[in-house]
Amino acid sequence: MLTKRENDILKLIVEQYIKLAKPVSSNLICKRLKCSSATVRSEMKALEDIGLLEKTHTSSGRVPSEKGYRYYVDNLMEIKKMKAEDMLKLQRIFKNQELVLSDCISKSLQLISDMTSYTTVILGSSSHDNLLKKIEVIPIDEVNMTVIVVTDKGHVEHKTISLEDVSQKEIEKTVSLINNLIIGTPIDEVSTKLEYEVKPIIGKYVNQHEQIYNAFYHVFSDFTESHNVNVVGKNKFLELPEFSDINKIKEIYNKLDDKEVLRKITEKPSGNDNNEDGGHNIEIYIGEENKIDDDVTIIKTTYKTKTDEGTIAIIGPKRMEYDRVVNMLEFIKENIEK
Amino acid sequence: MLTKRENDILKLIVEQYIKLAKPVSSNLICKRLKCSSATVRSEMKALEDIGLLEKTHTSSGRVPSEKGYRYYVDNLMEIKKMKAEDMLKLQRIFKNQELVLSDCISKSLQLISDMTSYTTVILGSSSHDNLLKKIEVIPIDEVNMTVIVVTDKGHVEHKTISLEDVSQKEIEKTVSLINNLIIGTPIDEVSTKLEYEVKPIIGKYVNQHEQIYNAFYHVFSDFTESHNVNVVGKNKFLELPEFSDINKIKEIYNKLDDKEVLRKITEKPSGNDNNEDGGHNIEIYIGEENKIDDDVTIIKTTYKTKTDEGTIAIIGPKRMEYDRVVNMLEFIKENIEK
DNA sequence: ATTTAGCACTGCTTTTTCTTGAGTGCTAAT
DNA sequence: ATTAGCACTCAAGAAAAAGCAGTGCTAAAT
Repeated sequence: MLTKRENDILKLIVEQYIKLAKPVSSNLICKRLKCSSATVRSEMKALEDIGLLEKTHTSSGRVPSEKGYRYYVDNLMEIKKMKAEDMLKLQRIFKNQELVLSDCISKSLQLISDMTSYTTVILGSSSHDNLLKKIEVIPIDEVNMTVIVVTDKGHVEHKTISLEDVSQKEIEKTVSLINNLIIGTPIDEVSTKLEYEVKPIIGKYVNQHEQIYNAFYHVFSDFTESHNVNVVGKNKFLELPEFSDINKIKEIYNKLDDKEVLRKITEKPSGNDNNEDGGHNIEIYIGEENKIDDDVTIIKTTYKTKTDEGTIAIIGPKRMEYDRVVNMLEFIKENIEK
Repeated sequence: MLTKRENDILKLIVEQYIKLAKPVSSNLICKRLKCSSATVRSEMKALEDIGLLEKTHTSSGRVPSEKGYRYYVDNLMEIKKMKAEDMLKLQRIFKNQELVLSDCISKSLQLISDMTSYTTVILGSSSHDNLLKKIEVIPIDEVNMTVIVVTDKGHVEHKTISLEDVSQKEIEKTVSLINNLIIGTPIDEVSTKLEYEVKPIIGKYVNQHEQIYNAFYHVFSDFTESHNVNVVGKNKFLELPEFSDINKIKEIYNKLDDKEVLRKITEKPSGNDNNEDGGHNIEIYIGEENKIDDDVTIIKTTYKTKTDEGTIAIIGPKRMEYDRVVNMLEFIKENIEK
């Protein structure tokens, strides 16, 4: 357990470093505390010995370590209410009757990205939570038609396919066949079901079954691939001094472009379960705690409504404005869920 | 008109600079030409005087000026056939029967971006070329439904909307009404048509017309906004030495993220009409010649098929491998059009 | 037993100087 | 017209020097 003053000093250092991204000196701290810089220095030494602070070189000021941020987040941080102005902007999005939930979410995370200068990520429900609701085929011309697949959560996937020498009748037959057999199937199981349950039957009723079957098969395999992930404000990384190295940017961007990697955000890491913020289900993963990149912090939460669920996350530097971001996420989560 | 040797030298310099991005010295050139470096130097001086070459400082080697690139492209460049291996990869995409045209295009431009390390852009036909083909409404639950809009070119836009206390019947009536009244309308005129032709009529037949009308109106205004633009391989810029400055990257990325800006690629600049490559409709805009950014070259072409048309462009540094890229674009264009 | 002033020390940052080398431009000889 | 030769330029790198922000430790003060 730390003393009151150690807590104060740690808090000041973390907050100062978050602001300026420069090692914090004993001088700066002692001005805000009524004691001398020498005292602060010996305290800082102690905090370094426990591993909460670090130096960049022998005679530099102090920088929070990952453990330091963790301690700050768990014990020192006071959630900061956002500016009334910002709150208003967000509220306006959710109050807008014309916007459906998914639009509210993407618009508000766009706004948050702008307000905070961090990158935001929206991860919709993964495909196995979506059940097939309906298949629709709309002919475009003699050979081309658009296949539309809708899930019970209102997600839509579409694809234009070409079928030569296949009669309209046959297609309609196939569609109604598929609709009958596989509606209600989780999307990621559709491919298997098509193969083992529909394929054997389709041959009996439909003449050019091979071609038609293949076309549909591909529409569904596409659906599963597309992961319903949305990254907003990647450019914000270019503003941060800790990412001024172009190679670091490249590394991050490659990860942010890879939906497989991003999916990891949703995974609950085992063991370490103290990254939840008091009862609000906001989770914080600092540096090595997250599975994406050691140089970023990820703050995330999940939402659940009657019709849908998903994860929203904010990715920024380790010296993220934790207090603001947590508050914003709480706010958004609440608004989504009602 | 330049002498034979001046042409040779210019060509060598441009090609060398494209390869290494370092000022080219007289020594390097004279090794490949049977003459001394002194001779090359005086020729280089002459080329600089006409404005085809530049120096980075008094005693540096030469770098092509924009005018130099232009001259190279117009007079010196020999189109380079691509490697058989690359050609094969591309052909495989177009021969794949399971892929519809738009997939072929995006997949092949993805491939080109990887092969060349440049960024590619696909600009689909703009919305006024698309005619409304069909509107479909699929109920999700009591309040939510998904509206799907399909155009005659097979483009699909969808949106989930919420309508409280509106009967299924009323909605169906509205949909068939709209379908009857505005099918065949260019997408970007739909909004106006809805306002002046549908709105007056809808009130007569539908009870909660206000709410339903608004919902549909918003679906269409969204459609017009989304510009059908696809940028592939933005990260490639991070590899180029001329874009090693993070601020330059920021500038470029902001432009590439702005669909309004990207639309300018399709605009035909007035006056200057000699940027077409011999009869192939490949257009080249070097540095200041393009409207996006002075530090890039844009090579583009348009394609036109029975069902669709659009523009594909490759964006890279001014020292782009013009010969390869032009060849690739020709190849793609041909393949798309047949 | 803390706290603080004082001072030596460390190492980053900036500036300065020097050196090196790749490259040019010019001139005079071929 | 071409070329060898040479003086000159400038960028880039290395090395040295100066400045300075900041620490750690010790001894005195509270």
